[in-house]
Amino acid sequence: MSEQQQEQRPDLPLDVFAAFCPSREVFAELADKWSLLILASLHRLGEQRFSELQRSVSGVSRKMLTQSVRTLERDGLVLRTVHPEVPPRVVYGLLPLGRGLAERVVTIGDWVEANSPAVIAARAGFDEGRGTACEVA
Amino acid sequence: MSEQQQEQRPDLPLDVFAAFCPSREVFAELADKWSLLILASLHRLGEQRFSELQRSVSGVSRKMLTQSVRTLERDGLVLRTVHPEVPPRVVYGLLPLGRGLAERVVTIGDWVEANSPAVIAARAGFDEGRGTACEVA
DNA sequence: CTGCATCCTAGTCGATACTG
DNA sequence: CAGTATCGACTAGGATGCAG
Repeated sequence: MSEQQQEQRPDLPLDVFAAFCPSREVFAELADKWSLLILASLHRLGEQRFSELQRSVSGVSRKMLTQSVRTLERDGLVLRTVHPEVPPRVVYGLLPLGRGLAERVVTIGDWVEANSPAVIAARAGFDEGRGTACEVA
Repeated sequence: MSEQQQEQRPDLPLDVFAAFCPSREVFAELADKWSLLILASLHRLGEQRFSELQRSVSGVSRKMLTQSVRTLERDGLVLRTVHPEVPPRVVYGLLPLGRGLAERVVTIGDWVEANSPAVIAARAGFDEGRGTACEVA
């Protein structure tokens, strides 16, 4: 396995399907449930404090939230604002760059909410066709 | 339609942000890079054989491809067609349900390809502002 | 060609405790 | 309140090898 592929020429279009394209790395980093849910939550509810975010994205641990939000901040998608008060107040909000992505992520969330009954039904049918088919035939 | 596995009352909308909600499980299952890339690839290139898919989604191992594609099939998003020939020929294609999702996933991929330069630039700036104070290499 | 089974490492993730 | 640090369980996921 080679280790260096950073050599990206400007004339080559970025391609998420290419394993060694920088855009693939960006895609892979964003394509996890916590990052996507955080983006969607910030888009839906607007600026939120750390604890608010942890509540709105139900189930996320502090560690994962910290880590994901850090990555998003580093990538220029999210703005982290620290208010020098006591107790400390830290607010996270979408930057323009992040908003563009978040809008698209939200459509995925909407799709899932609208179609998960169909997905679950399909699953049931799939599993059923497996377990009993052997018996019947 | 047969009864649902999960008791879903109409007055309780599915919510991907809720840790306990069935739709969250569906969301979490789809929110990984291989599933998303496979959906996007099937949308972009149409029906593909196993090996074609492995080539178009560069970097995926046979194991992960098999596993992801199977999950997508189970969820009713992808149709797996086995042609009884020798050597065997298996073709994967999007079902209507999957196409709806894939269309939205593609917009994420497009966004990443269009904006990863900005993301990478933001990263550089972020990292610079952190550690570079002591190292100007 | 497709895909399953096995092994095995390395990273993920949660829980807990601690700091500023 | 908002993190950081550490540990440990877990599993994602790659590398074979084999079978249909």
